Amino acid sequence: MASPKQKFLNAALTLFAERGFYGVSLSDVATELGLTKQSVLYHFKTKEALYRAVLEGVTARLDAVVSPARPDETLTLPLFLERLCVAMQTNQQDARLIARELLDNPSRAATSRIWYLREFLDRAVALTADHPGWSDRTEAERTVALYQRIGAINYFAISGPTLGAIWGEGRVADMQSNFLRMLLDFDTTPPSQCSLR
Amino acid sequence: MASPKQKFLNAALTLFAERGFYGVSLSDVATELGLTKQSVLYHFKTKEALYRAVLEGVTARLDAVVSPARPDETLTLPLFLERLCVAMQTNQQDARLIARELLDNPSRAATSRIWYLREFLDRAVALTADHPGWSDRTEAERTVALYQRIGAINYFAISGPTLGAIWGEGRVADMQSNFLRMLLDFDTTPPSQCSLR
DNA sequence: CCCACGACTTACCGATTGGCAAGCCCATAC
DNA sequence: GTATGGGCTTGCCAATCGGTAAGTCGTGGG
Repeated sequence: MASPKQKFLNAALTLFAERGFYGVSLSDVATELGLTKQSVLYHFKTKEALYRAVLEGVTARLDAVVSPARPDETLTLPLFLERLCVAMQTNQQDARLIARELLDNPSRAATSRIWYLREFLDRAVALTADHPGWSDRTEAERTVALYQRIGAINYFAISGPTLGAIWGEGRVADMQSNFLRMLLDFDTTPPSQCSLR
Repeated sequence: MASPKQKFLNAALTLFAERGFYGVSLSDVATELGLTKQSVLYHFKTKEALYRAVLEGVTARLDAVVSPARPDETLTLPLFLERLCVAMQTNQQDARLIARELLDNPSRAATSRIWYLREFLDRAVALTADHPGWSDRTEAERTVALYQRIGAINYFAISGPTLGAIWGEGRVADMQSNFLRMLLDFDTTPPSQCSLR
């Protein structure tokens, strides 16, 4: 089913998400498939090229989150947040790789053409302007309010395994469903007046 | 002023936070100080030992956040969140290293003796029980509500540089102050009823 | 004067890294 | 049959990795 090249991409995604770019060697990727290091270099000219190709896959899935499923569908802020939350939970490898990219290459993550983070955030910010109850806020306030939600979503995916080790997998699963419900609910409340207590 | 050993710890913290454990070589640390690789191994037996020593420094600073400044001081949830937010903003290297540790070694981050994340979280969860308006919630709900705040704080520190590259440093500085005010304000509101819209 | 010691360097080691060159195997096309 | 080409391997390379062993240099104490 999966093309030979895709097999390498899948294995590389798992490894890069777990150990990061420098923590993974070409042999690691090949060994995962029972092959030798050079089989990787046959499909991808360099290690960098492999990593970029993995990133493109993540970007494509991220794009699907912000793009309307059907042409007549209007994407709202709650819908966007719900989709993002589900996407990051079902595909935690993506979330972890995004976090790593933000840590390893902040400037590249911001500007790279294959990594449309800027466009992604711009579209999300634009959604906040149309959200009832938020429209009377400044763009800075709406942006921060949005970012609190996105940050909470992603960070939860990042630290999920650690929380599992602390509290047990069962409790983390409970927390995750609770988390989704509370996030969607607290999304509908407008950003607060910003009074310092 | 700084002891020879401390110089290495400072340089290593900066590098590990920027590029991660595997992205930093012993030569990198030494070169940062204009010395040779073996000078690092003189002070720290192995690379692992150096990394652990750096982690201990982070842990000590994190401990200061949750420990009362004066013996008669009572730590409340808003106070805790404010301190954490300030600590993660003033010492972003710590925040980045914590995020990396969560990604690289989830189980170690949860259980390691030098890395009191479990105790840290337990103490924070305990604070939520005493917070007015939150006490009638279940522990799971309070934990999730707490985690939304902590996650937003940390993720903001993680992606700060990227946001700086996208929006400019000035706007990010504005966002950070906005962020702190909004976080503290929305902290005083109780976790919501968890209705799915 | 010499000894001791902390701080650091030079020399070296085996293992591993990313990457190049060439060849092998096997299915399909002609 | 033979040719083609995709997928993969063996063999090799310089560079770098973390780490060991031995030596150097300066400083302060007796």
